[in-house]
Amino acid sequence: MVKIKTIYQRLYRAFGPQNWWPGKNPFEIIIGAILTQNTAWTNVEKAIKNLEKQGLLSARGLRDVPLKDLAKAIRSAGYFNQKAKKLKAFIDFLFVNYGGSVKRMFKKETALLRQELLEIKGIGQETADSILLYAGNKPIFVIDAYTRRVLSRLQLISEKADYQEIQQLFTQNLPLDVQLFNEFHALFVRLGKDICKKTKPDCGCCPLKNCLFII
DNA sequence: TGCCAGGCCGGGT
DNA sequence: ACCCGGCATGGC
Repeated sequence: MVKIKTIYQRLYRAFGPQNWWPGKNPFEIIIGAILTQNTAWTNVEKAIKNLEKQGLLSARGLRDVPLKDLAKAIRSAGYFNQKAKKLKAFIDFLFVNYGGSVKRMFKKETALLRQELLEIKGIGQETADSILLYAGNKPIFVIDAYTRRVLSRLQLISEKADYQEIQQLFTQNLPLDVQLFNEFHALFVRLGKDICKKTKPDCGCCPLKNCLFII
């Protein structure tokens, strides 16, 4: 049985620091977290640059821009109609509850804030946790498809383990360290890019594709 | 060229 | 409680 901490150490040794989140301030990180849902980060970067160029990369900017214009501005991020609504939903939430201030938002007790975020249409568990960890610097572990795939391949979880269950595997076996959680999740994503999507551990392609032999 | 990317929602069984 | 289709651009 591989220990969680060991996985981290080996990933870190193999890939080094990943320098997440590639956003300047917490607000921008939140926007990125929503835009990157099921989308390549390179496409999101273009959308964020566009928002910045148009002076929309702020709470008031996003609040005041018409939905259609917003959708056009984030076109490159894909699902732009949906995501425009999601951004609006978050911004509404931010103004209604925290006067448009991310700083004020993160003063809320973390577990309660997580629940509030999950009530926003378009923010699910992974996005909420990404916001808490990468924008809010809260020790919340983010679970994504890559993490699932890797753990499942290592037979540390069943293929149909739910989000909470997987999350607990980390929070119960690691110190609640923001920097550790930050780096660990980023390393899973880094590894995930290299491994195949087959779920059988004996698919035979992994050693050739620079995947789990690292662990 | 088709497949997939740092998901989530809503409707159907 | 699961399962599935829809959402969409850009890169390899």
